[in-house]
Amino acid sequence: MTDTPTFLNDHPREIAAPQRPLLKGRQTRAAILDAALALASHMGLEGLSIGALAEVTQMSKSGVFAHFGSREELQISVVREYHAKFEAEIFEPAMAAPRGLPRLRAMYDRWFKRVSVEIDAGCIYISGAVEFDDRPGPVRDALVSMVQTWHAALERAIRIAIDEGHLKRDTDPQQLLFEVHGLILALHHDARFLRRPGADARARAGFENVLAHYIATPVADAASASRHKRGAQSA
Amino acid sequence: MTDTPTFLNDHPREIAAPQRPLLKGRQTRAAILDAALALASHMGLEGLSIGALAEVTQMSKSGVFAHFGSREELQISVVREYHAKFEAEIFEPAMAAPRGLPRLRAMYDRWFKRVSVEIDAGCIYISGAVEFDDRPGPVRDALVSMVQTWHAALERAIRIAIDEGHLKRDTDPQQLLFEVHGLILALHHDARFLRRPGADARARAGFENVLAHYIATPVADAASASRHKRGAQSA
DNA sequence: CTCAAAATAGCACGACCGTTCGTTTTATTG
DNA sequence: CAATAAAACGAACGGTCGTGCTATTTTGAG
Repeated sequence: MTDTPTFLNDHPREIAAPQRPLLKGRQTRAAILDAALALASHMGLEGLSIGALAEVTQMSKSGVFAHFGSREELQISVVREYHAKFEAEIFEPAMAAPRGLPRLRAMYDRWFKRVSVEIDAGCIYISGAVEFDDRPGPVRDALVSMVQTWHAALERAIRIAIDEGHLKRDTDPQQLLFEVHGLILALHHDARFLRRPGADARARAGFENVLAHYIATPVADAASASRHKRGAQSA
Repeated sequence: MTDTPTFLNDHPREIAAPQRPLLKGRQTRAAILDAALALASHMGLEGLSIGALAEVTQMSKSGVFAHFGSREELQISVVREYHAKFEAEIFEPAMAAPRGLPRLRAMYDRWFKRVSVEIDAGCIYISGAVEFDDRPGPVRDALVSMVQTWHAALERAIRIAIDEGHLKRDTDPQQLLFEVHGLILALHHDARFLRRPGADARARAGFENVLAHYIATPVADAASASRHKRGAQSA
């Protein structure tokens, strides 16, 4: 399946460097997308309108429209753009952390910061999930696909942490993922909606509490780790 | 503050039984609100339109409109209606359970069922939180107030469980609440958006895992319980 | 049955929406 | 520079939205 450990089932990005025809269109398109991303973070993907986008970018409605061909295509492009940023700012740096628990921690940490620090820009994955949970179509499909990709990456990290002996051998990766994801959602809710202070501290503490349930005890840790070193995937 | 253990800082409901003038208006208004609730569960509060509502209820737009005076008032009424249902179907029955952990379990259980079983009707508290986290105004205020009321009820239940000796004495109620709320949000996300099977089982298991962190050990339980029985709020 | 009040319908308005089309400006190439 | 293609504009269309009026119907009390 995945020969390269790439994050995304890569959507067709421009092949490497778009050589010569770096027409000006590309860069205004990028500028529009930037503004669209900011706008969608506040108003949601459904609240994104071409007219408002034209105002922000100082362009005509039809000028903006021409770059995407339809509102739906614009929404999908925004989702893709968000995904690319998410990949570059959260997934890739976290992959630099050592395999196992440290990497999982790094992923959570960056994810957490993304949702909490950027108080003025809601996570499009989260808002999109609520907006499109009942709205079939290509936008929903794109959203689901990207969220699933991120979840798959997290699950992979969890499995590695189990293999490394950092987490109990009987850990259910999907269960752990579910609980951790819940913490992020609660953080988003409390910080952005309720504006309750201290939500980030609770999200941090919650992560440790969840982990405490799945983490291998020092003794068991050492045991399973040495077992692992000797190559003991045989129970 | 709260002399009666009422759930809500009760919004002005019709005083007891609306005696004689049970004009027909009230009941059509209720019918409209019913349809609006269903519609908002699918399209969100922002997706709720008077035109669509008129079609569903077989009325004219202006006929529907007249009952609320503005779209915003309609949205607020929907929020209130949802709250009333939430109160009657989740909070009140759960209050019948014995004080302490059983009652907390009952609250979570009914809450959980509300979000999971009704796969075809998203929770307005959750969707509303995302839709209005960046949109100041009376609708947001109403939503925040009702969610906070429910959270306060949960926190009260947690504190009682601590007092009863069911939970560790050093339990942070807000932290526990945060983690439990996260499970519900993750359930909503996985079941409704990702449509991933088994989400309800994970929400159940997650609750037990969270609780395991705060639950008093059998021995400490008995000790603190007896301490409590002898009237030991003094350390 | 009468009659006032309440409830609903009908119609039009201005605003914004996404989209189309023809034109004009701008950028890129030979 | 001229020629050509890309990009941006401007106006308009059909549609839906919330909302304000004025009629008309329905309701319930005397």
